Amino acid sequence: MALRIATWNVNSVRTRLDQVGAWLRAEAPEVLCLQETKVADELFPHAAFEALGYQAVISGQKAYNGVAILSRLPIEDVQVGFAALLPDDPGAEGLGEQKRVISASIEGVRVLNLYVPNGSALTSEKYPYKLEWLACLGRYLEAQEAEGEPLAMVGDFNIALESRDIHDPERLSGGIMASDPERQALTAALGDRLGDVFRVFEPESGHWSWWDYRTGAWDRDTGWRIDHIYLSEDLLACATGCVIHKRVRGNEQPSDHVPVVVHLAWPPEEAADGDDDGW
DNA sequence: ATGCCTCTGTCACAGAGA
Repeated sequence: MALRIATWNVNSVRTRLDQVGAWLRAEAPEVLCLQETKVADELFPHAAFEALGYQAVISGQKAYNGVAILSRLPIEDVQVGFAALLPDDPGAEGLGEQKRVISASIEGVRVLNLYVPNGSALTSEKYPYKLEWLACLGRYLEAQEAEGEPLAMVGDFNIALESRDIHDPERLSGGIMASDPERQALTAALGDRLGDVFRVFEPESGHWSWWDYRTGAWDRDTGWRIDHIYLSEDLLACATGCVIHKRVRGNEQPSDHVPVVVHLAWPPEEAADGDDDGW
């Protein structure tokens, strides 16, 4: 069986509804995680996705942020925010005001969809917020690991972890989305639990998931790779590919991000040693 | 380069994004 999990920061799900629909019809992944839906829950366009065979679970707010998981397969155990797994955490509750985290179990995989704060600038008060958020993510992942479920953590991370993830590392390293503190915070949160599946298949630079609207970045192909898919070891072993759907950035009125899709051979083949209780 | 473009909310811009 194939399980394809996609992530896409759509920069408004309502403005991009036709494009997302067209992409789902063409690609038909089992799961699509959206970020920056920018819509209150009561206005989310459920019907358009249901018509394409997708159920949506959502955590949105007016105008800003917002995440959703769309799935053709049954969705179980939906959690919103970090607080569900961190009931006594000093930071988790307050960080939940911005709708950036949703998770659910699909086909025995814990799918965690994140919209990591951008931070704006190193001098902004939003930058320490980003670092606090990443520290809380680390505590969340520690708690999630104790659950023992295979984990696929996807989303817009707003961080390029390495030089090869930026078109001009000499100029951009050290700035927002490429500073040492945020890179270290994400690396610490990952621990040895999770691996960036795109890098299993592609070691080279020049592969981007986001092109700035403002700088003519698409025309010059001056992008960043900030949309990531991190898998636990059991899922990494089942990954057969990871693809960035670059062409979508050339659409009319595009999002500034494009979809990233991981292909998994999942569930793994039953061991042929007679533990099949179906017989 | 304090910009560039795009989106939301609300109705001429302000604020946010990355």
